[in-house]
Amino acid sequence: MRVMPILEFDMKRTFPGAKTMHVYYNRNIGYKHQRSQRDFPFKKRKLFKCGSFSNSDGEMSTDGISSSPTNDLHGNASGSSKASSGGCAAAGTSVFNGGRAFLRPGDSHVKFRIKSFKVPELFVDIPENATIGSLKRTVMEAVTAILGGGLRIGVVFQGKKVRDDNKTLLQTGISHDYKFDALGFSLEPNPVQTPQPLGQDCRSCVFPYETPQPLTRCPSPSTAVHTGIQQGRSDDHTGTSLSNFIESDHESAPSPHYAALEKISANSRALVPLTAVNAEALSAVPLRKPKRSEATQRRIRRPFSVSEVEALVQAVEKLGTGRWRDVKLRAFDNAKHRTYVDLKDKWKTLVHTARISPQQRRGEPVPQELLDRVLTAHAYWSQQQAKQQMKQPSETYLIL
DNA sequence: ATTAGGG
DNA sequence: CCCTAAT
Repeated sequence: MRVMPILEFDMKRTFPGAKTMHVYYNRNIGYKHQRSQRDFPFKKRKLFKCGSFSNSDGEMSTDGISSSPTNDLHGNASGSSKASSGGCAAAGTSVFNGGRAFLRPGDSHVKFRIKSFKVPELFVDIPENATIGSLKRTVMEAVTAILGGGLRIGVVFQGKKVRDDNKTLLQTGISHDYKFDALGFSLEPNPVQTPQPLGQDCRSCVFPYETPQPLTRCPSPSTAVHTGIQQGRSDDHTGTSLSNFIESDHESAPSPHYAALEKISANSRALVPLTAVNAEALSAVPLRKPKRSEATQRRIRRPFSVSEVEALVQAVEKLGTGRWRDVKLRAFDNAKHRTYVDLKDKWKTLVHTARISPQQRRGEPVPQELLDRVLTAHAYWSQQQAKQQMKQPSETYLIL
């Protein structure tokens, strides 16, 4: 059997309370440019691109499966059983450590011995004076950033991902005599990008890591706690408002093509993604004024969920369209990735969405009821704002 | 740091 | 989402 290098992958403390980190999987390459991620109302962080995957689906695949034509190792079904514990293995252990794959004459079993998982390219930019320990942490965090949101195992056979979990190995073609080269396992970031309306940090939420399809919403309504607080009604636009309604930013992201991490050492210098460096190096004449020569990564796209829209509408109905800071605090205080600018922008698009025909709308359909409230609130606050404009000129003249 | 709008 | 001028 082939001897493949074993990837030492410490998943032990990977998930639990991972340091605040941001991963930016770049799926929307269609955007004009990238920009650094900012936790606006909070602190800005310098980030650097640190990873890309060879797979367009943004996942890592194994590359060290070995098989054996021999008939030994029978009865030892350590393969899959060990696998499950592999994810929690201690540092320095390979994810899987099963037995060799082989055919058992009598019962047609297929054994796997996954010796390694291929890791995606991880570009790490770290100052020379950084310590090895820092380097280690950086790499660790890079990996954490990618899989920190939980991971799943994907099966790739003959170059194609095998989606159907109910299909048998035989049906799939993974029988006793398949070419092991055609089989691969992949570590896939858990697709939990649509947080539920919880007030607490999602890292504390219990997400079903075995979520089958990305389409699956975060179930577990039992844990959902909507804290409703009564607010004094100032106008006809009111009702109760939810405090800490939206979830906080959790590190997982949709498309694991790039992972941006905040640098660790305080003495780190300018962070420049290798891609940018290379691009400029190959360029005969360095770009004049790169609009973004820095290692700025455009924030990943995070479509607002219906519950988020609900919270936004709720807040705007009460606070109006000119106090995004407050809207943020009221309904998105825990959603670190939603800045007040984002909320303002979202409201803008909501108003637009509400005006166009349902057929022209895209993305997850927003309940018409909400869109109606958007228009109503927009109309109300628009004239409300107009009234305020009528009384301001006085002060303007004082200045003149 | 926020607001407000255009890109 | 990003970029910015103006507060």
